[in-house]
Amino acid sequence: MSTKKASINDVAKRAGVSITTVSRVINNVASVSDKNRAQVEEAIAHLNFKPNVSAQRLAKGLNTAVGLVMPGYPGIFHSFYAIEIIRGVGHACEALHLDLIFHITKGYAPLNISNAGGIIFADIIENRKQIEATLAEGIPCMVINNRVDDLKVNFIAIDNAKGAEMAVAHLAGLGHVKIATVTGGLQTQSGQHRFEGYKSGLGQKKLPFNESYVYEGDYSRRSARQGLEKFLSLGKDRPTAIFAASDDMALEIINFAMERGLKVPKDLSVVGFDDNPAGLYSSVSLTTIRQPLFKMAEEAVRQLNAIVGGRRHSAVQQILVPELVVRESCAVPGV
Amino acid sequence: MSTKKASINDVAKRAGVSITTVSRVINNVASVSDKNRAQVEEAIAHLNFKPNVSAQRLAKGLNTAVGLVMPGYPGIFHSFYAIEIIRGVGHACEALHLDLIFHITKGYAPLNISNAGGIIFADIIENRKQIEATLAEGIPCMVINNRVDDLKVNFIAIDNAKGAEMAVAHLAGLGHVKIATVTGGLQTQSGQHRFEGYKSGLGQKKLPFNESYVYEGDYSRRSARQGLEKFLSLGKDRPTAIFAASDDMALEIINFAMERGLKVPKDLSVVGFDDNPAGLYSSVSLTTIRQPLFKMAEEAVRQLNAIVGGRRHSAVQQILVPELVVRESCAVPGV
DNA sequence: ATGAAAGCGCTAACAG
DNA sequence: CTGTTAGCGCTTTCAT
Repeated sequence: MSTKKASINDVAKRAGVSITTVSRVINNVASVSDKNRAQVEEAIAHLNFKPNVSAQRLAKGLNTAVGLVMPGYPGIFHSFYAIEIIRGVGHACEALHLDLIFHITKGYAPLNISNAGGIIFADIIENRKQIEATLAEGIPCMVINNRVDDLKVNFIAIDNAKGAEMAVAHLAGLGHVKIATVTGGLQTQSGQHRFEGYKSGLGQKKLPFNESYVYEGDYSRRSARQGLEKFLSLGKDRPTAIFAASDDMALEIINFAMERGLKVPKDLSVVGFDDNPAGLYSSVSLTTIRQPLFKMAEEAVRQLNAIVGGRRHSAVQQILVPELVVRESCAVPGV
Repeated sequence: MSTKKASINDVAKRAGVSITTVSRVINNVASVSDKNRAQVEEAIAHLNFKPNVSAQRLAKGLNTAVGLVMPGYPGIFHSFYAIEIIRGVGHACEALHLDLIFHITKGYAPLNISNAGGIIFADIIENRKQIEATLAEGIPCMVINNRVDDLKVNFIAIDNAKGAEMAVAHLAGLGHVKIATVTGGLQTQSGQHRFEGYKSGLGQKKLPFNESYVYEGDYSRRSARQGLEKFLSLGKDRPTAIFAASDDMALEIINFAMERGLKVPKDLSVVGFDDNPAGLYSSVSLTTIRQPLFKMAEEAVRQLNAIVGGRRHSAVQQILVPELVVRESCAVPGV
């Protein structure tokens, strides 16, 4: 146990070289003789030297920390969505040796990610103000999963409408006509877009839009139950298929349907959205729309890093297309 | 849009004072005349000046970032446990103006939280090596939710055995004799301790321990189902009450019991562990053992901060006692 | 109450 | 290939 932390000076002294040379081996500069390099490495190991990151950042004039701000609304962490984003961002940061500064925000509260070279906003529901402020401070931003058309900010989002259309098309392709939907929160962009995709999907298949086949949910399991309840109350006019705006809701619908004695997919087809792995382990595996959440998050870090590092200048504006995953929860309408 | 970021020099120039004075107002030192303070504040606002955190840290010689390392095993984020820890740590960091550096670890991989004044380990299942390494580097550590007796490290943990005893005592108090348990993963300390608490709880009430009333689960919903399945196969000898090592499993047991036509709590009493809010919204609200997870996480940050700041020197070794929360999922045995 | 000056630990020209 | 020398932006004695 040494008393003090070793500094670059101590290393230089022990290795019998200048601090510059030490700095060079730390930063993997090629022009160091093998002999010196070896000595420096020995000294580093011996003294258990770790460069002081603050000093490095200060000297380099750049900041290798990425801030991740997530909305703090209750339940956020229970969404598969949030988790995948965190995993993806975390993974990329690790690979690129970036610090990940995590920040759960109230939305309206001013941001305090003092020490971050760039910031990723995992959602924009309530943080418009924060994004504007960050932008104004000249800190590079990246918005995930929300296309922001009226702000000059980088984003990577998913084509939610397209995904919903794919879900409806799949159902229609099986022969369903009475296709209902339980929407996600309509104040969220994803909820809104998925609902619009549902409608346009119907249109594309020349199917009529029926107001009573819509239940406005909010991504909660509770609302999914209520949605199915409403649909079942329609009696013989009840839908034969349901597009749920999230796997979580889809799974709950399946559970509830079974409680009510309906067989899935025989009596009711269900498709979800997310590709939440839970959908694999349910009694009936779930047909769903896969979003490349993890990849999206990783990519956000990469792009942001390129921007902060000055390697990229143009705006990043990507829209990723989701993918239909067919499993067991859909069948041709029973009768 | 200014071209460069304003530095303390710019502020000093505009305010017509020395940089020292600017530094003083930034750090809320009292001895600054009202006039100067006002001028400096004006300049700060006008130039949109933000102190460079790296420079501050370097000059102050301390590091106000806390690292949070969590095990990266699949599903970690779906546990109520992990979420509450993150929330609590996040909240405390925010209140104390500390950066929260988030790190999902592989356990065996060497830690790379270069820039952190102190580190919180949210679990110790596989990071013993990392903890030892961190300790060896002289970085203050804090282990959450695991009592580590063979390592000289600070920890705040929960008395899992005591909690399990409380659950069993409650059930026994209602008159149950055939009390089963679905354990958590027995390789985890919590799983182990809760199981031991189950056994000692039985002992305290002079109830016999019955091997066939034990199902070794792993905290997954799947294992909970399997556990109940096993118990039901016992026919008329089946238990009348089940202590599940997590709310998640308890909830799944209730669902599955209902699917099998059993009424809860009439035909089967269930008590969980965690006080997961989901337990409130299920068809039958869940009686459970409340762990002060959020508080524990917050406290960990506080203590760690005190240690890093030199305000605390002795080791922190707290064991928190959980609490029984009685709701609707238990009743006197039916017959 | 205020400022000058000396670092904090490291990087990056610039010479050699 | 290596060392010298300025800083990076801020805090902190120490005088005044």
